[in-house]
Amino acid sequence: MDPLTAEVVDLIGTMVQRFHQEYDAAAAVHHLTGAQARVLALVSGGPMPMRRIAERLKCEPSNVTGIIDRLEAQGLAERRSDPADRRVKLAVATGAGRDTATRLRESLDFAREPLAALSEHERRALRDLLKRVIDPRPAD
Amino acid sequence: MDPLTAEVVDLIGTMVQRFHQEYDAAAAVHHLTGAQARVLALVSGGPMPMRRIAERLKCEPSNVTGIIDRLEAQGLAERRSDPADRRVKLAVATGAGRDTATRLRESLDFAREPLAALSEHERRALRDLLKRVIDPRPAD
DNA sequence: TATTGTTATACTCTATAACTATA
DNA sequence: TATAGTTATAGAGTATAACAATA
Repeated sequence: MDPLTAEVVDLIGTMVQRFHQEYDAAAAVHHLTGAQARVLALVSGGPMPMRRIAERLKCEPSNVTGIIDRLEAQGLAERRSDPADRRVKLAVATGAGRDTATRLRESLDFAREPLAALSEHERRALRDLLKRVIDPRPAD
Repeated sequence: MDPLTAEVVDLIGTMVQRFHQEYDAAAAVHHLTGAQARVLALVSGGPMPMRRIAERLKCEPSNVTGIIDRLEAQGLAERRSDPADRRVKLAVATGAGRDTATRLRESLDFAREPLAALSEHERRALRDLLKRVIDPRPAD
């Protein structure tokens, strides 16, 4: 691996660490773990089957049961039955859950401060480069 | 938050997730967890006090005990006493541990494939932008 | 007294496997 | 028979508090 690529990988590693720290800290303010905050954000958009949540988290469905349990215990989410298929349970944020999710999103300093150091032109350049790193062939 | 910044934050989130998946998968090939792989990389550079490892991981020192225990059980790391201060224990990778760390570093597909899609000029641009995001004031 | 590392404990996340209720 | 969600279990990471050895 050439030194330049190694340097970029190192920077990405640092950013990953920073991102997690800030995310977990922001979640902790609301008495949530990182995983709980992530799921709360997911179900704030609308009802979502447990199975789909597991897919988005890339974890086993059995784990989602406990995470929703804990969100439900805090009154931030609830389960509903899917009328179309009674095997399915839909998890959805309550009003309080949506409020928490909104405040959590706004409190992500990571988003505000470091990116504020870049001009709009630079942010656009960063966006385009990240897009290509994440998805090497957008239209190939 | 303006839409452009939100988009960049979203992309960073995606990259963070991708990075973790690839890192954990690469570690699993060597029967290591992500945390174990990270510590192995740290102690591959030379002996390091348990305390310092905890600082680098930003976790409590008590957690490092178990992680080093598990690396030691696999013969990848060992503890030494610090002659200068007998309270201190230095963790260091064994020969096998250094080999594993090297192969692990080389197997990080995340580094190779996505970044290969960028030209050297673009990688340099990405490096400079990430540097400024990570450390908003390098010389201010 | 203060510091280093460890132990003990509790909680959360994770995967696996077995179970239930529905389809 | 297959699928959705749950329960049970075990391993790992994490924080907290109490502890032994050393400074």
